[in-house]
Amino acid sequence: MTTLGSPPRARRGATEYHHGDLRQALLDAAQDLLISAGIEAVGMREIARRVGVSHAAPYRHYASREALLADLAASGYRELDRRFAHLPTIAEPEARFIAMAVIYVEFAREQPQVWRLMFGDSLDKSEYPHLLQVSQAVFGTLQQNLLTLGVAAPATTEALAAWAMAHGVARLVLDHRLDAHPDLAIEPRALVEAAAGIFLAGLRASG
Amino acid sequence: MTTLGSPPRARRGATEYHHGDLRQALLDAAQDLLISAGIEAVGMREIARRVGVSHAAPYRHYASREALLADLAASGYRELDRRFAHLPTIAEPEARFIAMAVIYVEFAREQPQVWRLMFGDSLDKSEYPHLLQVSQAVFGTLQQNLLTLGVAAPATTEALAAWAMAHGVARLVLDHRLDAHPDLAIEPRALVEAAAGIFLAGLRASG
DNA sequence: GGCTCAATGTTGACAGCGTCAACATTGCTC
DNA sequence: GAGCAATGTTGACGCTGTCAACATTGAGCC
Repeated sequence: MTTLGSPPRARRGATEYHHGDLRQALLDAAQDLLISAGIEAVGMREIARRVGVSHAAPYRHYASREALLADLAASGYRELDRRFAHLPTIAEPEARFIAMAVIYVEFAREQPQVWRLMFGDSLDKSEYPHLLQVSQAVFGTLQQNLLTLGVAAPATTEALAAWAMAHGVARLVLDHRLDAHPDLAIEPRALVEAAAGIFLAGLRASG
Repeated sequence: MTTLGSPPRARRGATEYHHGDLRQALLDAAQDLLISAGIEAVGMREIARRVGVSHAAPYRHYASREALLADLAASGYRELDRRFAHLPTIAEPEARFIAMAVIYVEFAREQPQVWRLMFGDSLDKSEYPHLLQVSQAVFGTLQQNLLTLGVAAPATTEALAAWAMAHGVARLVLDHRLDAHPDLAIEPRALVEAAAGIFLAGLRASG
């Protein structure tokens, strides 16, 4: 029976008993669950069930449910970073700034549950320093982008304000606050661009 | 023993068996718990325990834990409205706008857990229409405030952008993103004011 | 005043969860 | 091949939200 194939466990060193690469399998299952059913649905027992392993097996790889969620969030940050990667190819600074805001909000729209995990309060980020580190890398990219606009030197305040704006827009979109105003149908993308535009104009005027 | 006083139950119609005003007592206990220990700590059984009542008693007044949380959130919205109430006494439109943003963020700082409940994703707001209604009232105040600045007519986009900014600042503050930049110590209040200032300048320049 | 009924509170159960300890099985190293 | 560390399983504990069955009470009606 087990000599040929052994379908669900095709990794190196896989046995009936030992999975081979359980950690990654757990992470994959968790991500599926997160995307399809939300943060609350991501439970240790359910993940184990999906991978076809006993309910306590995940604890050999993750100390707690939160630790697993932290890993999921980290992979979300990496994905966001990836999307920012091509920004430098945009020559015009203002266009680049707006593009960054758009990417941020589009990411939130496409992966709402991942985004919620990354920036919501389901996760106590202070417990996972490497999360803070990755998120600060994202902020670094933003700040660097802002510097090319030629505004005031440290620009930390401005960068934070810019982040706040993009962040806020994403939240409004995810909370369906835009749907609540059918009088003037507002597309998320249009809102980001408008907000970023106002912000840029404000920077030039007051900076 | 029960003839005089009966300490914890001093409301109208209080008995050993019947509480008298359990609903309010539950709400009070829940609020205490929310403020002191966060959303996750607000549980039906724990609240019942604190009020000194059996674990299933709350279900006579709230259909579910979420329904109780929704009531808590609603009282948060009312409190925020209350803080906005004195805004009209500020004559200067721009000062009034900035004051509004400051109030918003200060509320988030003083009542972080309540704010998280109101604007986080612990609660599925679409299930509780009266919550959406109250939050739209808050937005209405913002929009009206913006109109006195004399910008473009519908102003819905601008109002949403303004909300996004204040909202985003509040989130950054609550997530301790400001603490992560000790190089330039940024006070939350200063950040709101700066952000609101940039926004206003942008409105004037581009509107 | 006593009867009835709805409102309110209690008890006990159920399934689910995260987590841990004790035990079983396997792969790696000397 | 023996021994050890890594990995997976089993079974338990206490906690949770929720429901059904039952007890107690207050209010309205005769």
